Amino acid sequence: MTNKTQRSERRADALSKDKIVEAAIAILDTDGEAALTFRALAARLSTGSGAIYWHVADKSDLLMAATDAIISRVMANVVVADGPANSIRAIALGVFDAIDTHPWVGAQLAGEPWQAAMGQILERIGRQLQALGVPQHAQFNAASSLLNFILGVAGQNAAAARLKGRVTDRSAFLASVAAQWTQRDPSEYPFVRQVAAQLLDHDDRQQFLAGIDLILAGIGTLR
Amino acid sequence: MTNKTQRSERRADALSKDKIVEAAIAILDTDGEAALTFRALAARLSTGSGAIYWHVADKSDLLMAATDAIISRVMANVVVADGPANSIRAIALGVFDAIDTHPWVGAQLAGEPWQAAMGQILERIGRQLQALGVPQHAQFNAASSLLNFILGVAGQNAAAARLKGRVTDRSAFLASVAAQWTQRDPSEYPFVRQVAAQLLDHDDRQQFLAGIDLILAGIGTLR
DNA sequence: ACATGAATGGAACGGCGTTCCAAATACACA
DNA sequence: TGTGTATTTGGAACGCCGTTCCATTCATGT
Repeated sequence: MTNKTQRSERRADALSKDKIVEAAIAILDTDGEAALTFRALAARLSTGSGAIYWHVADKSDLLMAATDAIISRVMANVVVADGPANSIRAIALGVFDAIDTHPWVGAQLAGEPWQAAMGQILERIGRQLQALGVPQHAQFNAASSLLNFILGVAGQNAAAARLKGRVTDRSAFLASVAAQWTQRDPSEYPFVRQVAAQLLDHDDRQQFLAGIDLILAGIGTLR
Repeated sequence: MTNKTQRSERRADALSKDKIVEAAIAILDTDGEAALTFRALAARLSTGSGAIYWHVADKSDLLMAATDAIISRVMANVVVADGPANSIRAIALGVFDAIDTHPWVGAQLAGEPWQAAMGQILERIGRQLQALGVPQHAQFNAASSLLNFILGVAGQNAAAARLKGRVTDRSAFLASVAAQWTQRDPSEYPFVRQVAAQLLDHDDRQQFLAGIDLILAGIGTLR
């Protein structure tokens, strides 16, 4: 009996959704979000765009599959131990580091709803919240708060990465940002000016973790 | 003395960045993000695309100006009173409602870094954190946590709005989302399945406020 | 051997953001 | 008031995109 799963290969390098997704990830990682076009993909796979569409519904489908693949790997490697709170920190940092390595993942997570990748993150976070003893009625809210914070950071990091390369002098760039923010009237932006001074030597990853801790502290008050 | 600001009008309906932004907002609100093209904009303004580029650097510049205009109006109307915590709730809800009314603002906030609109939100939140007595060294982290949470929700709401219209039956859609999330193996997604049941009759706005309260509670532990 | 349907690859389509440029208009000054 | 210069306009043109279409190739069951 020959079922569909064990069909012999059409060619040695036959096309498949997995191969296409793998190639897409390579392009995205190497040359950035804008470089992923069906033409570039077809060239890399030595085929035509029509053949790709046989395996993939459209570009959004492709990007969601690529994002899901990355998040799956991250979730498989995250070590959950040392108590639920630290497990949540580990999960969140896993996502953060993945976004740092693959900025396009951040853009995709932040801009596409109800993705498979989101389901994975939500599940992992939710289980740790249960282990943390969060009352059932508050679990959904707590999980979605953590998730939305992560998605917010994801979008900003992806956007910031899009700017890198175009910007050579970091401090000059940050100064121009501050200038733009206080453009209307510097005296109207005391807090932004205070923060702008800290912007130069702040660590995105550490600030991300501080945010997670803040939400965890809030969750701690629920009991 | 004739300076640049008081030049006589070229025509009664002369082009200006403000007029262009206003027209862009009208298109975005009426027909959605995808409908904003320079051709559509030129048609609405009875001009050519080249003329628009005289006043606006590119599409990103236009979208940032439109977003800034909406956020400025929101911030002008937000009533700050009843204590710093409630003021933060009011600011956050103001942004949430703006995103609900103009989903494209959500996409723009979530996907573009260092926008003028972000500076405005950050300033307003930061001042209330100072009023709340948050230690100075923690103010930046607290403000960025609130902001990133808001941006995360913004991105998801914008993405969800993009799906509306295409989706007629809400409950059938949510069921298919849950099915997709648990696709790998339903038994591996106990939390997601539990949450999926609550998805049908949950209120996005209320959940957003719960998230803000959670972070505020966490900030409360800093003192 | 042959019919069938899966899979391929490349041409073609319509639309996008952006650039270019000749024409039209407003302004400074003689 | 007339004229030269700078600003502003509007539409054609460019290159690239996602997607569709379709003739062709190939593995397979009968």
